[in-house]
Amino acid sequence: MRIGELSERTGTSRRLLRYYEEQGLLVSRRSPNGYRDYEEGLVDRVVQIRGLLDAGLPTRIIKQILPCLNKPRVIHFPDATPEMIAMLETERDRMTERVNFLIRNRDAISEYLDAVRAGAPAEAS
DNA sequence: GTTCTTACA
DNA sequence: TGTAAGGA
Repeated sequence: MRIGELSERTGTSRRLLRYYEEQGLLVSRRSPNGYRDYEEGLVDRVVQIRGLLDAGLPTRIIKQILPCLNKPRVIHFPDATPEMIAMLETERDRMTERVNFLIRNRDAISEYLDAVRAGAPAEAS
């Protein structure tokens, strides 16, 4: 598929898809006309990349861990270097912090909402 | 009309 | 990241 379709199916702008490729996160072949040609499987890969990016991981880190996260999971533990393990641990901890941060804010909003509803049961119509 | 690269905001 | 330019 061409970049337009991948863009629509992943909700990612063409600009970003080209950028991810530039950063080595994506691969693509070229059609005779020079257009990028993507594999079907790239849809999931792009979604995962977005997920990791949204989790706060920098593209340079994603580039390193994507290979060991994508490939057949279970049979892929031999390529774990000490550096990789350490890096993954710190990233995981950052994610944990972020999760807790989100939970705190979500709860704060919930409390506010509850208070508002209790104080003004019939506001808008 | 779609995509490509480069470059600036 | 978006958008513009200049081509194919």
